Amino acid sequence: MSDKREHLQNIAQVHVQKGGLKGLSFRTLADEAGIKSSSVHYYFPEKADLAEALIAQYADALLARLDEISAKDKWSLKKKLSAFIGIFESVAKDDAVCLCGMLAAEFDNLSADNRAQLSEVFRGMEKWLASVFATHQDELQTSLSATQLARSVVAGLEGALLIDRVAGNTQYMAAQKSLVIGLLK
Amino acid sequence: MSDKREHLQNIAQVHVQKGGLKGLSFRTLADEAGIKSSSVHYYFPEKADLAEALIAQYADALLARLDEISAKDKWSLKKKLSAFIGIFESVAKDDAVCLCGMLAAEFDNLSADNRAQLSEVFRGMEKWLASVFATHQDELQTSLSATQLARSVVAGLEGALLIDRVAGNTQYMAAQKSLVIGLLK
DNA sequence: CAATATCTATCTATCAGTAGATAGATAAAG
DNA sequence: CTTTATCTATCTACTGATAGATAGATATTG
Repeated sequence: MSDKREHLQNIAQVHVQKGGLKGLSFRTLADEAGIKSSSVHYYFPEKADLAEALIAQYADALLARLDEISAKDKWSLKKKLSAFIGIFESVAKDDAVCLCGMLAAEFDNLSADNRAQLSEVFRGMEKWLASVFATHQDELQTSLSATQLARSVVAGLEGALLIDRVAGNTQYMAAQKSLVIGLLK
Repeated sequence: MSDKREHLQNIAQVHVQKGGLKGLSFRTLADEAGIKSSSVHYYFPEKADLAEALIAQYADALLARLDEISAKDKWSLKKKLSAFIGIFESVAKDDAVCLCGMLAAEFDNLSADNRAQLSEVFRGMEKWLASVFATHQDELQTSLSATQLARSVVAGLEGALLIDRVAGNTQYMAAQKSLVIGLLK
């Protein structure tokens, strides 16, 4: 058993991506980790501390994957976009939602710090995607700016995750994928 | 003082569109209505009953507005789409989220009835939008089917509402609007 | 009409369960 | 010994939900 803090975060992340931050209690988290709830408070004094760690962890993992994609400088725009969308598709496979999408829905309930942190993650995604579009502008068939395009794609993917879970399939995700591919030359 | 049940629903709807179903307690609702929480239970025995009423009310209002748009048979596709998007824009103006988008995020926490009901609302929106696209196919510039297009647009709007609230502006909504308009001839 | 019954809407009071959080004891590790 | 990690025990606040009472309106019945 390496790092218990990380272990707690991993358990928590799964829960939050399914049932939200409010849907996860210190006791549930403790039970699943095999410790007492007071011990969870040892690692995360307040719930906002747990949320902070979750957002940071999620952002780190996400940006690392985006860096991997960016590193493939021989890849076409289509390939990069497919890889990007693949991140969301793998989330859907677990009956989950993007952590940031879920927390965005719980925005009212978040601390000021968590809100700012969350905003940064969306900004990071948007910037990465916009730079990819800008780099491959010659492969694009649209009058939209790279940033506008990035925002549309991110919004569509977040929405698709939410709605597909309700419908119990992946039709919205598939449609979004088709739309994005359709923007290419 | 017309119908108290409706009054309660209206108060509840505002709360749910901002803080979610879990974020609203019977006591808060009762306080704002000037009655006791037990009296709220008189109208809505369980929370799922309240959710059911909220979804039904929201769906009715939404479909009524969609019917109004459909009735304008002289309107261009662009005009109809703008009116449709306008529905979402007016939600954003109140720092709120689509009721269905919020409940979709709370999917784990919903009763089986509420889930089925919610699924139907999305289906209704999708069908309406798809039929609009199908009707105005000559004004479209895309290889996507009407249904695929409808799903992409709905997902994008739901996602934009969520993200814009975090960012504190309406850039995602604006981007989504530009994208949709860009699909027209 | 008058008496009886029922319904509506609300209240007070309470329940069991869960929430996040804290204090202080205790064990384990180095 | 001190730090790290965990426990027990507890607190306060809040949750959804129920029971039982009541006042007043409405309906039913003899």
